[in-house]
Amino acid sequence: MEQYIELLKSNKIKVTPQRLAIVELMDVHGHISVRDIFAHIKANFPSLSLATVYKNINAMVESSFIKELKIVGQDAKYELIKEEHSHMICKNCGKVDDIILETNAIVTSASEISNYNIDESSVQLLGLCPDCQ
Amino acid sequence: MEQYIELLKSNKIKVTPQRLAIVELMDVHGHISVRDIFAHIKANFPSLSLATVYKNINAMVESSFIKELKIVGQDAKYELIKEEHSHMICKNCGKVDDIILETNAIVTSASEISNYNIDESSVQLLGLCPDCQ
DNA sequence: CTGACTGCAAACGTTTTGCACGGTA
DNA sequence: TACCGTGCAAAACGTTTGCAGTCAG
Repeated sequence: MEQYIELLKSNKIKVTPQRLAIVELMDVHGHISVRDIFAHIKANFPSLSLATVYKNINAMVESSFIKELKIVGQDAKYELIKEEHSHMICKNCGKVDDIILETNAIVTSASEISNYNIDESSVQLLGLCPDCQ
Repeated sequence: MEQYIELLKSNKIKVTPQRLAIVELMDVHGHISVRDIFAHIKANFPSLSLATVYKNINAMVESSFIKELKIVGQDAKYELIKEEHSHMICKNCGKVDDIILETNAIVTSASEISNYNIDESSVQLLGLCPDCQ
């Protein structure tokens, strides 16, 4: 709890119960959609408005401490920004898992081949998770 | 033209002027949004309906000969499926370019580390294109 | 105390749907 | 000719906005 308060404060965002609930849920779930954030929090906090969730998520993305994850065939999900990592996505159940991979080689290679100045990469690996195989 | 007719026929999709215009535009542009498809074709084909564009794109995705490309901060784009490739995206102007990269190493590595059965990867490299540097 | 945040309702833009007509095979 | 595709209008979504009341700092 204290950690979430600090996270918000260090990003100069006012601390409110709604915001704490959002970052806590994101931290626990790893990746979560707006729909799921709303459903989960609303259960224990009935006055919550969807508009508030949207406003806060947009503000947090703006402040660059959460980021949006777009996945083909799924709603956008949001996650707290921590160490850089890639995502594995199950084509059957939709589960998303983090994995830390060495992606420098790809970025370097792309920089050499093209004239782009690349400073960020997004790697998604699609397949079947252990449970769905 | 003949090639586009073949493409549709080989996917058991009836050939219509609207569909030919869509696949031709996609082939020429590489990656294009629904909005842009509609705008471009409508110019020479005023009776075209947006609903038709949506219905056809969905059918083509369903038939797996085009695919949806989701990019953070942009509308979804669609492209014909050809050889596997990665995408470089300009953070300034939004341009998307294809690049062929060796991604087997990453897939292999992820397969070894995790218990996922991975058969597809999506790599997006973000930065500045030559014109925007 | 003051400005920012919340919840509500309305507005908006995008995508989907149902239906009558028209075109492909 | 029979069926599928098209265009239109309406409906269904997801997301954003404006506003009045409330709360955090």
